Amino acid sequence: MNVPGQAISPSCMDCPIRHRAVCARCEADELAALESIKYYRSFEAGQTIIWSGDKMDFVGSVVSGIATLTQTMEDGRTQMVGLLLPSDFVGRPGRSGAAYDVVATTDIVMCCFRKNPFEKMMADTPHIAHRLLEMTLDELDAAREWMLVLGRKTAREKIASLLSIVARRDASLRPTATHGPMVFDLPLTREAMADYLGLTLETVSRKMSALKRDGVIQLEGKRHVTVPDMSRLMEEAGDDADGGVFA
Amino acid sequence: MNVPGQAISPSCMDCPIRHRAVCARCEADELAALESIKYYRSFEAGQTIIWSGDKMDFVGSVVSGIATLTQTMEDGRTQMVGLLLPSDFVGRPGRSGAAYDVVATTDIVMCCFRKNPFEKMMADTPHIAHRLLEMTLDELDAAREWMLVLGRKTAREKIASLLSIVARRDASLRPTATHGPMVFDLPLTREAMADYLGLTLETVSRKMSALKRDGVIQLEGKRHVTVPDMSRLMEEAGDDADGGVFA
DNA sequence: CGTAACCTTGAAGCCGATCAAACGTCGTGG
DNA sequence: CCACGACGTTTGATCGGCTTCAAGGTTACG
Repeated sequence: MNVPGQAISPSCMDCPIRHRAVCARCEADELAALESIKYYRSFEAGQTIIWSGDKMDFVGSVVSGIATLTQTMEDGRTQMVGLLLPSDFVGRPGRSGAAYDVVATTDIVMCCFRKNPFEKMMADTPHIAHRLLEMTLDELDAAREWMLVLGRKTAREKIASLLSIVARRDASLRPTATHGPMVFDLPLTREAMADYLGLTLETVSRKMSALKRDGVIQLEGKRHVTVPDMSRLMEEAGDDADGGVFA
Repeated sequence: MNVPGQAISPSCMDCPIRHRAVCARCEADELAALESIKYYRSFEAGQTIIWSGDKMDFVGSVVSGIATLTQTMEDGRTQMVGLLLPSDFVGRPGRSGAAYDVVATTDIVMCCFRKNPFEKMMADTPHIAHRLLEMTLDELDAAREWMLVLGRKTAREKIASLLSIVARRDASLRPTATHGPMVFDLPLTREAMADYLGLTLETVSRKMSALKRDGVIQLEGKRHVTVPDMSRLMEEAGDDADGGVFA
């Protein structure tokens, strides 16, 4: 029974996000239980995965690809409030309605669980609940860092902040040396960048050009970015160049 | 042994935040265990409770009073990233360093737990972990709503958004009829409002005057606010006047 | 009464938004 | 093959909202 848009489930043990997703802390038997209630869904770039206000009957993890979380005002102004990368969790246990639009920006594969069985399992499986708490606290920190970007940074600093976040997260996914020039692909259009940064797409374009002109970044095509000096980029972002102090 | 700045612990059963704080789901025996590791601390208005980067040896709940969570850039720009009201939780289990400054804006009483015993208890007490997850998810939603305010709203809309949030939260604390004019005290200076909204204090002042001139709010002194028509205020905030759709 | 903290108001300037036009790339169909 | 249009992007010109700088007002408290 292979419905279009769904795929046969590979084993959790081979899952690329096994050690980072909501199931990261699970033992073999717990994984087996999860495996029995999971299913995969694929979405194409541009597809809306969840509409704000709709009833949500599943929760799940991004396996591969990228999605965005956005809010829209009645007059059409939109603000991105989250960027969903592989291993990130979608949906809120305990609430039936979706609060935001979730849109695939690339082709994407999600590992889904029907909401009720998942909630039941969460109640019995502290490993899942704890991991979800940990991930939610991380997301809260990320959201708060973003509030500083939105509220207090200039357009140039906003762009530099976005680039440095994407660069760092990209580096954390692939096993690369941490210094030397960083190279990555921007997964976002200029418009999506603008929605993330609280700017217009024209301003994003102008500031990207300015950063290129000033040698902070190099561009190949519209999306392929090279950062010759990461600490320079972090300075431009208004962050301490020596990384935040966390423990 | 009554150290200045600490008070004798009243019973959890009489606690004003008993049903909303991190302990809300606890049974009598769990409360008793919590009671044995808790202690109260008081802070005066203006005092910094926790410095960003410092080691945090406790977590806790706001019992009464108001505090703010702020981030500061090297050049002094600051952004408030959270407003802590009675029952709100401070501190992150699993992390030793504080990520933000926590400052008392009014005199405040906190119910504190030393971090290690609390973490141990959390591991054994699903009621606590679940409630904390629930509260963290709520905070994440609030942070994301605030990202829309910071990124896409005009100064006037920002002020109206802040006023409507304070008004609604105030209403939820006292058992008042939900319509008719709303009256409340702003717990924030113009500067604190500016830090919350990503504005300057001058702009806050001007827009407050404008909302008053236009009859959206009435002011008695600088802090005492009357909202004759709540739905009018919500329109000014750019929100749907009929309340968000949640379930 | 005097001072300090907080707030209001005014004038000028700048940053980012808005409006507008043109460019490059890609896929489609004549 | 090339014309065409759709889409994403770049760049220019102008406008306006918010910040900045500055001065004066209000309130509380010694």
